[in-house]
Amino acid sequence: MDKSPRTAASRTGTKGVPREEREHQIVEAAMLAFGVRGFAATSIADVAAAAGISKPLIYNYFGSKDGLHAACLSRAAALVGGEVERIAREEPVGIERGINTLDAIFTVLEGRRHAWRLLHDPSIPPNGPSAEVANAFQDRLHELAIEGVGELLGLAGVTDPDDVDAATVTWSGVINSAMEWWIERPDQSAKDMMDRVGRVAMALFMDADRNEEALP
Amino acid sequence: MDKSPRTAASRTGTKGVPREEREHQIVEAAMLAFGVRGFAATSIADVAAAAGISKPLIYNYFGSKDGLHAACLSRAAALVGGEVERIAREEPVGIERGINTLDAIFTVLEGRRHAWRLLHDPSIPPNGPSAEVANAFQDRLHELAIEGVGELLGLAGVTDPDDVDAATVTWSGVINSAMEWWIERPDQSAKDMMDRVGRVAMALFMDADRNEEALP
DNA sequence: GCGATATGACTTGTTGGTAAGTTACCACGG
DNA sequence: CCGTGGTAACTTACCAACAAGTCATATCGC
Repeated sequence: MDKSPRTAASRTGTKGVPREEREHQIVEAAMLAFGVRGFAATSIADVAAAAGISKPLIYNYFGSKDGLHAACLSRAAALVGGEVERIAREEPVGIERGINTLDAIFTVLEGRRHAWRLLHDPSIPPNGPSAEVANAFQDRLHELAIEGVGELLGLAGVTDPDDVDAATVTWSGVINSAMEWWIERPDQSAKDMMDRVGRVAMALFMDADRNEEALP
Repeated sequence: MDKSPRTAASRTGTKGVPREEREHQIVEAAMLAFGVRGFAATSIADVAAAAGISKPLIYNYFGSKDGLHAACLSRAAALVGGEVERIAREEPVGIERGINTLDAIFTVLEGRRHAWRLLHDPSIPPNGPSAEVANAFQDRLHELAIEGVGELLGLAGVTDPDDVDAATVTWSGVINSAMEWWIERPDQSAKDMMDRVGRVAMALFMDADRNEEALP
């Protein structure tokens, strides 16, 4: 009688969704949840409900909360890291490298902006597996960023490693801010953002002389 | 015989520390804990242990975990907000306002850098009292920042509100990055940081012409 | 004594994690 | 074409640990 082979009363048993696909669904839901509220404030039950499945399935597939988080982190790191490395291999010069990197990040995260926040979550357990993934990713990105920023600052005669390092962290912060602003404005497309970045950067450089004088 | 009037066996009873002083100790310890690990990942027991007192005393004085967090937030907001408003009242022009603000923040947070992180914690409960304090503070600071950034961008002909808003968020991000870098480097003094900021900013403006050309 | 300062020992709720069972799919032998 | 047994997909119901919050009680300055 019933079209569906599934019994109405019982909800147990397989729904025929292959593991790979289900894992993908879970990771997507978890990236959103972890991204919005952070690791510590997100419960596995939340994720399970958001993904439309039950808690034990998550444990069956990912082993632990850390495991799930590490999977999310790996995915986010692969997306962002892959793009940043691709840009670096093209070896653009000076500020262009920064612009291209920003563009690539905007584009690849267009559909999952919140994923960015996974990479800067202070509430992940410092000794778990996700911490290792996070640190490895941070180091890798930082290395690449130092390349670009170092080159840029070198042109202006700044070579002190601490200066370069601080400037690099600041540059990461600029990307981060842009992402945060973008997350709050779902109406803005990646292209909108790049246009905006261009306008603001242009304005900043236009007034460079005046600003330079005002520095202590 | 015992110098201390306190019985060796029992640890209960007053230690003669007045409430105001004790509250201050607790808030300092809590600001550190919340700042390092975030709201959700920090337990009241942690804070109590760090402050050298017991859990119920915290509840006696602050009512709830949210209450304690709100108190920390208020304190941090008062420190930072007070300084930023003081600088704003002096009405410095252009980039100088930014420099002075940075300087003021570095100086006031010299002894408690981690307090900065309280103001950007994503894991605070979105409906609790601390969320209100946080939002009120963010709005107030953002208002002031928009003033400064808007004026700066206005000089270069950029007046679009979204552009100004995005640039303001980015500016906040620059401050944030500088603070994060500083938190990781306890050896650096506030003055060291300002010198560094000066060098890097100078380098950025020096190459303005070349950079301007490279923009899309 | 009395109020302020303090705590050990509890209750209660939430959450990470698990055990055991249920259903559907599928390859294989008859 | 039909069992039929193995396996992968899935859930309900539970446990143990821990953290928020409370209560009764103890000590000390006045």
